[in-house]
Amino acid sequence: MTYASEVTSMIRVRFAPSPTGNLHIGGSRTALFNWLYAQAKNGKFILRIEDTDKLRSKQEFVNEILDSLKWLGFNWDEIYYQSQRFALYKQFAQKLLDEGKAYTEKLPDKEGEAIIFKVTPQKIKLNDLIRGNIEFEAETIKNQVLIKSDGTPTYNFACVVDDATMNITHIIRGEDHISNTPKQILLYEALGFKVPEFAHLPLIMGTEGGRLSKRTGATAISDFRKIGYLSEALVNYLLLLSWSPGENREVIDINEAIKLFDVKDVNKTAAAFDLDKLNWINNQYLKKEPLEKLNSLIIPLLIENNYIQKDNFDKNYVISIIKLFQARLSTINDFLDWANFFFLKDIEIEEKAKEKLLSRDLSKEFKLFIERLGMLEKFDIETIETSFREMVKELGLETKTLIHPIRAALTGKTIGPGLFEVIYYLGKERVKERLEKWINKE
RNA sequence: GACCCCAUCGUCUAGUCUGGCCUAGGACAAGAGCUUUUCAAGCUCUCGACAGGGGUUCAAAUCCCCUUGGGGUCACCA
Repeated sequence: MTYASEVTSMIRVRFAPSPTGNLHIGGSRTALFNWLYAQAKNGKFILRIEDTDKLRSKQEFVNEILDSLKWLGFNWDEIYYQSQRFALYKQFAQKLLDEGKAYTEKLPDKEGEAIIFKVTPQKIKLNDLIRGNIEFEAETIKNQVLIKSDGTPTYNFACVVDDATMNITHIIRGEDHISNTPKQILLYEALGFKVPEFAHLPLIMGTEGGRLSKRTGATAISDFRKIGYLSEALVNYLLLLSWSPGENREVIDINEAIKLFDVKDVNKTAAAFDLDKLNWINNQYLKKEPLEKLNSLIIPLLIENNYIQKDNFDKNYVISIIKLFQARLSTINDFLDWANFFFLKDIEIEEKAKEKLLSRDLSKEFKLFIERLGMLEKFDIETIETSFREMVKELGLETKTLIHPIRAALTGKTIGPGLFEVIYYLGKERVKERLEKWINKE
């Protein structure tokens, strides 16, 4: 059943980034909640590029923002550029001028005339969807510039004209805009526009409190992508900042989130960006990721880093190695560091591995093990393990006193997959080579 | 400084609207252990919070007030 109200008032939300920088965590969360609300309510998600500042706005940032939004999966229904709407802003400013609600002013150091809105003293009430009633006193607000001397509109004015003419029903934006809201409400009323609903989202803070900085997570979304985060994981993490699906759920599919989401349920409290939790969520997704998709992400990386040659590599081998690491990866790029010994000829042995595992002279044991390996008829993980354990028993040693040093000599690391898998996938020759190299080094 | 917003484990949160089921639940991190082989995967366990003070009430994490603390905004930037 459909109700008349649903037919006549479709929900329209917007995300309005300014192309003066990359899309960051904060902006993408605002975009997410807008997009999510549109999906949840069967409404429209509008993208508006706020490029009125000709000096600071850059096409490359527009491209970066659009790419990031697409990568995150936030597809928009309509897109507008404020730089193409200057005539419209002028027209509405002129209207306020004609009605005596604004005046012009020329500053000595400026070329043209600015158009300025007269703020009349009054109480301004805002009923925020998340925060409830907020009251402001207009006395604390100065007269507002609408059109600057250079003919470009100010943020608050362009924003109101656009939100009204684009029929935006719900303005969902960061808490930093709360104090812009009374100014904007005054403009809506002066222009005779219907005031939309407002929902002010809490801000995302850095790990140590305070603003997000480069160190604390203000990394561009495109960088998270490069580092090797999955978009689904990043979106899932963002979802958990200031909102919760309830029932102790952490990992949640976006389609399920759409069913559960409502702006009204968003928290009022600011959340700190926590890279550890993002990594954990990314790992959860990486573990479940189909191998095919993982391959398509990792193989190009391997080629790029000269681990393998573009048209000349054993795909099945690469896939086997990927499987070995899949459950442990926090990011795709971890694979590069963790699995390098399977692809590179010369491996560097970490200092930690030398100190902890290779400080004792084990050349006798290493030589014996090379010999045993050479005699193996079958070369599979099980046979390697059996033979190794027999040898260790004969030598009267504990398994771990030999397992870890050998792995360290083969991989250069103190941690990694199981020894027998490592030996199997490295192959007899390379195992022999690396163990001998270590023996001779001593 | 003025105005505005916010306040549950170190962090993200459930519970707050509609007081009792909360000696406050989950997750990340941390610590301990298990996995006849590491851990950065898995399993088990531990640590750990209602900012403080007043009210209201038979009863308050939940409602009200104050204090404190954190954050935001005060541009011819967006």
